[in-house]
Amino acid sequence: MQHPSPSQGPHSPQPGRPLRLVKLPRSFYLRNTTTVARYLLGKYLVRRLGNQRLIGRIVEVEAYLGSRDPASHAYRGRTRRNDVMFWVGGHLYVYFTYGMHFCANVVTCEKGIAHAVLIRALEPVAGLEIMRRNRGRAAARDLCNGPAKLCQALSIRRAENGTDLCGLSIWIAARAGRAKKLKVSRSTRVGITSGREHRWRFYLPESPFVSPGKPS
DNA sequence: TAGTTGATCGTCT
DNA sequence: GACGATCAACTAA
Repeated sequence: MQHPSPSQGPHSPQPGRPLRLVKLPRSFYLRNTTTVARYLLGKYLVRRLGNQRLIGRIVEVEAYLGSRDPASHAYRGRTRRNDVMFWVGGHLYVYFTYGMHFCANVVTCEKGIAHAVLIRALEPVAGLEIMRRNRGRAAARDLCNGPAKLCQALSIRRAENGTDLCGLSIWIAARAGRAKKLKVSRSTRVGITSGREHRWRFYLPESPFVSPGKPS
């Protein structure tokens, strides 16, 4: 199985050149979690709302490695909240935090292995008007540059927890055609205070759409 | 521009 | 009952 590699190039569709996207297969998610995290950069998160499509290019992610990662929700085993993390790769794990925010994760690996990749920031590509309405803000740069912001912009909430990314409501896609090499940076994750922190945050250093969290 | 703080509630201990 | 994979508004410099 050939997997698309990180792609670069024009982030938004050129006028007259429609953005052609190919949905990622299940096998994309069934690999090593940090590998999936890195390869998610440059891919497109597609959210279907009725006949509208909201699309954002993934520019920042963090890997969470289940039982071997104290920062992971699944570190202490399976609970009702983190159940989706134990599903087969290619599902969406949405959790509620700080009493008012939702964050979206891509579940990776085989069934029973609670690894996931948190999507931290997107570059808005399509459906910006709806995103603005959802966010109540105008600046494209502020629409999706944080894990809770992008959930708000794409209208991802509790109901989307457990969504199959190989289905028809939310999926991740690559640009059709040949992929170019991407410049990828890594750093420690944002907001992690417990234990020795790993450099499992991956981002595109040249993108102005990464979250304001400070890399180290 | 950087730092601080309040909002707000599900989840787990 | 404490805490949190956050955000936005506010203040100080």
